[in-house]
Amino acid sequence: MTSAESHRKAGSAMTYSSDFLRRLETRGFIHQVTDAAALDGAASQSGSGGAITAYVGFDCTAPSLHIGNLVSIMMLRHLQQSGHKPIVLMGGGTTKIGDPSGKDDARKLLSDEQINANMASIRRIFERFLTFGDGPTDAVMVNNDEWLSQLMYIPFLRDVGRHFSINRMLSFDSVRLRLEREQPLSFLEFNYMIFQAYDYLELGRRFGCTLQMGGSDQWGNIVNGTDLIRRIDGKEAFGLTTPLITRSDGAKMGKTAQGAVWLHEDQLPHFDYWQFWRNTHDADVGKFLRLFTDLPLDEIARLEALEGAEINTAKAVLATEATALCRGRDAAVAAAQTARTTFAEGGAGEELPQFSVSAPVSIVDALIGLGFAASKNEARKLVAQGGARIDGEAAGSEAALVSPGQKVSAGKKRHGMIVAA
RNA sequence: GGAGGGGUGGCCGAGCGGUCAAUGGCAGCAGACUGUAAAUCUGCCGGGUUUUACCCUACGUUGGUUCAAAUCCAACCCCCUCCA
Repeated sequence: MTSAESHRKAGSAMTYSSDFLRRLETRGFIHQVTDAAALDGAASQSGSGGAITAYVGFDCTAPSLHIGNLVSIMMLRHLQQSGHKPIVLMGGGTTKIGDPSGKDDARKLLSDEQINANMASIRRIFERFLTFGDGPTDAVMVNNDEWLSQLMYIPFLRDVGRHFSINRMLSFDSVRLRLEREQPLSFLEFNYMIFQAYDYLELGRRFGCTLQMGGSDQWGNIVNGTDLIRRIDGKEAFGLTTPLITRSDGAKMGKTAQGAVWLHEDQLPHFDYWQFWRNTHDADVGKFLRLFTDLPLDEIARLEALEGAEINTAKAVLATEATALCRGRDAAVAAAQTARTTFAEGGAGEELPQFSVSAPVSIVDALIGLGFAASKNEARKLVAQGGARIDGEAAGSEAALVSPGQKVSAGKKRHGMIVAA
């Protein structure tokens, strides 16, 4: 019996010879690896025939991914840049079933059209980070609905189910923690690890995929896949997980007041995306530069060493580089320029949100129009507390009027322009 | 099926007939200090308006008692614990 523990290897304890693993290691991507030495050996034989194929699975319940997915995406990017082949697996099959792991609200089932639309939308994000195509190291995107929806219950149980022991399934964190806390766990959820293991087996057969990567919470599922492949096909497959990326203050990264930090520009403007990175805590700058940019390590070391107000330079670089990867260089440069004129010079950059009016409106309406306040009450409070500014001056009264051409600010970070309709 | 406990604002969690839009903590927003950082201090933190005030909506759901209910009663729904 292979327990999860026996696979664990302290990644930092070994020096990798493959470009791929060395990259991941030095940039802080590796948490756990199954049989690190063997994987390193396989990854070392890059070039035609020797390249490895690896995959990461993504949910497709929404038309966009968020910052929380970015670590995995960057891993696929490094994989490809190291001469290997990335597979992006969309969870179309599992989305169809409806993942019950969320809380009590029964998750609404998505139609095939919605799932396909989400996949198409998500694909555009990946195209920024990966090169898709038919070549040996080109990325491919597949949907696990292709095989999961074709499964026959009895044959599946006989072929795959027999390799899973309940005893062992119960020992996995995902299950054990639920049971210990006496939280309900449906049979459907209980089956999840089997489906995911089967995904891996299927990708191994179809694409010769021998590595699955994912977040640290995926360790159990990944190991199940490697075991299943060994048992059924008698082949060796690997797993690699990333650490949970937290901010220095312990908070899970990626949440803002408005919600998730989306990668797709339809859900979060370029400027706001740039600002998210610009507002990184001092203590996280180096870590984020390594994880979320392509900058060389010596350059990062130099930036990370900056202290006091100087580190703001590093934050601007982080913001621009991270934005360039996800949104394109032009968008990143424009956002950086807007930030400079807005914050450093007190002016108004072109990327700021705009609110069109045909006649002067009250500061309260302007704040709501720009999305800085959710209600008139909130806008009034902003004015009363001195957080609302017109062209940099406190609004003073909620009756104050603003006209096209003026800049309206809420607090120190949110700025917008009033424009003529 | 039986016995008991519980469902309160984004989350946690008090309140248990009027003084409750509801203590406190977390999260969030704003101000001060700064570096568009952290920490700290201060204020705000359901919605609306003609804003020292008033109105509306809210304490699982639906009814009821009462001048007055988050608070009492009834039924129902859901969750938890123990017993079968």
